[in-house]
This record gives sequence, C-alpha cells and structure tokens, in this order.
Amino acid sequence: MNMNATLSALAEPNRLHIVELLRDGPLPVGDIADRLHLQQPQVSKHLRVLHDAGLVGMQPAANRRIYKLETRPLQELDAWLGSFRRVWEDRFDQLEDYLQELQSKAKKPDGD
Amino acid sequence: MNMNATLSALAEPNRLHIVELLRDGPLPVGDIADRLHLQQPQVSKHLRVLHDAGLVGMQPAANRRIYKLETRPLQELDAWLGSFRRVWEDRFDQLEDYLQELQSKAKKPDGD
DNA sequence: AGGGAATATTCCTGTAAAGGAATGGCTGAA
DNA sequence: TTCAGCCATTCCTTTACAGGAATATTCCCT
Repeated sequence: MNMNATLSALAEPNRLHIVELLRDGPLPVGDIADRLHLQQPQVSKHLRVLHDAGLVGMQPAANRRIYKLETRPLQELDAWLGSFRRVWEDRFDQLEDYLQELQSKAKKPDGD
Repeated sequence: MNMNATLSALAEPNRLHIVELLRDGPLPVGDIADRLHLQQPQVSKHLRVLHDAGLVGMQPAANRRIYKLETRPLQELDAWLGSFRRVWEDRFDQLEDYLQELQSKAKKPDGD
C-alpha cells in the first residue's frame, strides 16, 4: 500500500521483532507473546497494526489465529530502496569524499 | 547504527520526502523548505532527526548548510530486507504445512 | 448448555513527537 | 561595527501511540 504505513509499523521495536519472528514461519499469538516476553493483549494490538499495514496475514485455526508474514509491503520497500542503490553504487560521490579526506589527512601525516 | 532509528526517522512523511529529495543531490535548508512547502524551522528539526539517525550529513558553506544523503543506514536497511528475500522467493506455502502439522498433533493425544 | 482456553477490544494514563511562533546565533558584506 | 540573510533552538499546544488491567468474544470439548 503506502510505504508510510509500512515504515510506521516497522518503526516500533516489538513489531519489528514480530516481523523477524514470522520470517521463520507462521505463529499463533500466544507463541509470539511467549518468545518476545510480551503480554498477549499487546501482541494482539501490535498484530493489528501490522495487519492494517498489510505486513501480516491471519488464518484462524480452531481456537487460535495463525499469523504469517505478508511480503508485499517488504517488496515495495525493497523497490523503493532500489532507487537509492544507484546512489551508493555511484563512485563519483564517494570518490570525492575520499579524495577530500585524503587531502586533509595528507596535511598532517603523523597527526591525531 | 540501529535500524530502529532509521525506520523511525523515515516513518515521518516529510522526512521521507526530504530523503527522496536528497537522493538527487545535496541541498541547503532553504531549498528543501521551498520545495516541500514547509516552514524553515520544521525542516531544520526534521533534518536534525535525520542527522541523528545518520541518514544525512552536513557541510557548512558560507551562510548556508548543505545537507547530503548518507547511504549507510539505507544500506543496512537493504541488508536487513535481504534476509527476507528468500521468503518471497520461496514458493512453498509454509502456512499450509504448519496447519497440517497442527492437525496431526491435535489428533494424537486423545485419539479419535 | 456450560466451562475453559486463546485472542481481541476497550478504557485509562503517561509520554513522545510534530507543528506554529518567536527568538538566538553565525556568516559575509558594507 | 552594523546590517541582513540563513539557519538552529526553544517554548507551547495538540495529538498519537504504547503499555497495563479488565473485559468481551469465539471456539472447542464434555
């Protein structure tokens, strides 16, 4: 959807942790709460945010709700980052920085 | 440094916009304020956050301060996303597996 | 139908953060 | 030295959000 939702959702440490947890496979709410040492209600609330952001999907299984990672938003984030890759792959900028750094250091070889 | 700072900084629309603006090259504060239709103080405050997160660097030039994009945090974010690439490249439906596993475990203890 | 387990929701409170307005600090020029 | 432009900081107010505790809901089992 919009990347703002994705970034906002991931900007919370516990939610980021949940996403990392789900990277290895789907989990029910209770397991997440266990592994992250969180209260169940907080986990449910975080999952709601992640779900609204499209970052997780849910499938009921009997008593429980199994949450799984949804990769679309991450792929979009990846695509967005892609537009910056050319920046850090561009040698010009870094070369310039490097030369300037070299120059200042060259003036005081022993310096500190 | 820590990705939390990066994500938090980018989770604000105006800051995200600033970063996108700087992707095309360094800019002084006033220009950023102009192009984003923001007040100068707000821009300075956002730049401070971005700077604290390591997302931008600054170089004074006479009267002005030229801000430029710093790509390290974005590269780290990219690396983090890399650990998820295998997930969306994976064609197996892990949820299905998990549900089947659940089902077989549920049947065992009491029989049927 | 009743009970228990797993999960979602609500209410409350504290805190962090964003925007607006005003101000302070530098820098170059006359 | 004084002025003017550019930028950073502070104060204030409002809003959003996270955690805790309690409660509602849904499902399975007997």
